Amino acid sequence: MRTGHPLLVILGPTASGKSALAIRLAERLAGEILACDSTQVYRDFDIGTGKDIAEYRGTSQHLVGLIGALEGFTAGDYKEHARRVLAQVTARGHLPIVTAGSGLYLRAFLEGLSPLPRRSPELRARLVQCAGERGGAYLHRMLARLDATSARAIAPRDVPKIVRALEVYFQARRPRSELFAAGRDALEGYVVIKLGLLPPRPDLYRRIDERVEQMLAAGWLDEVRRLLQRFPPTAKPFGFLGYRQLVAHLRGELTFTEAVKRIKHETRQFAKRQITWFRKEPDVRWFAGFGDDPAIQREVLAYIGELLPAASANSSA
RNA sequence: GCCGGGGUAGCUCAGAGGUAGAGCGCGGCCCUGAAAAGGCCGGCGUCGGCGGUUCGAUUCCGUCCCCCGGCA
Repeated sequence: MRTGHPLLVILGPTASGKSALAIRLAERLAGEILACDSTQVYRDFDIGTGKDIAEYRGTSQHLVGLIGALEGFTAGDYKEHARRVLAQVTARGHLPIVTAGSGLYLRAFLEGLSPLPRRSPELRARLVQCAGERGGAYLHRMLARLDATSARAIAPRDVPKIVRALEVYFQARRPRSELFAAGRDALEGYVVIKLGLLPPRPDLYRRIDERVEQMLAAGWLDEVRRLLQRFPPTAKPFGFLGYRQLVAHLRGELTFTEAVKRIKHETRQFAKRQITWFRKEPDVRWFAGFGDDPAIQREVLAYIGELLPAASANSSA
């Protein structure tokens, strides 16, 4: 039996109501919220990343708006930031509640990463140029020569993963697969309670459509217009789901109707991928509904009450 | 009503006398520092209905129904 401070993790696809549930739990259990979201770490890109949708009231939310549009950010960076904030929240005697939509970031945070070389923009630029000149399959053949194990695990057309594997090899002079053997730096000192939100698929898809409409009604398109005056269109957050389509619309490449249609559609596909990723996450207690549903909230509180008698005892508010 | 074009997967469409395919969609899945990224797998079907010819018809013939143009 592992011991340590309790750490709540709420995971689930986009629009499943993670924030609403987190806020409710934070109010009841003296918690602080830590976002685990690869897009919310960016400043200024607020409406489309869902930052402005939830009503946080007095609850404090961390790991949101950390960096500027022109900065890079990785799963490793997230792990470092998140663990630092986690320690602070715990030191304050509050219950940390993580809302997780980015599977890779959550894994880096909880399970850690193997000690691999970090990203190298220069090296990448060269590799990508190489791929452009000699064709994508060229890089895969190169990887097969240098790190056969990784080459077998990565599809020849999966360029981003091939590039990463080569980037690791050229910096470490050792194949990625060997470096993995060192293991991961898992989070220690916490008892992790994972709550999964999984509403019925048709309901979730309907909710996604509604949420996109809400974001647009909140002035999303204007936000994009303003951001385009401040940052070059190549800035990473303009590539996020939704921002990508709205930028295309503002450039005259898509009608507004078509852009909205694509945003809804691609968001549904994204939610499906999130579900696939989270399904194999170990030790998750699943709830078949939305996090803003009072019935689900009661179920969750009851479940937590069993696991944390102390927490429920002083949460009679 | 007449002439022409067309009815094949959820959608757009290709195809051929031996019970059918593509793209998208949809579903399943993968993932160790750009992950809201990227990739892999799966055809999910009364080939409009009914007759006929044929060993065999979704394909050929007849007929009916429906859609789109044009002429009335």
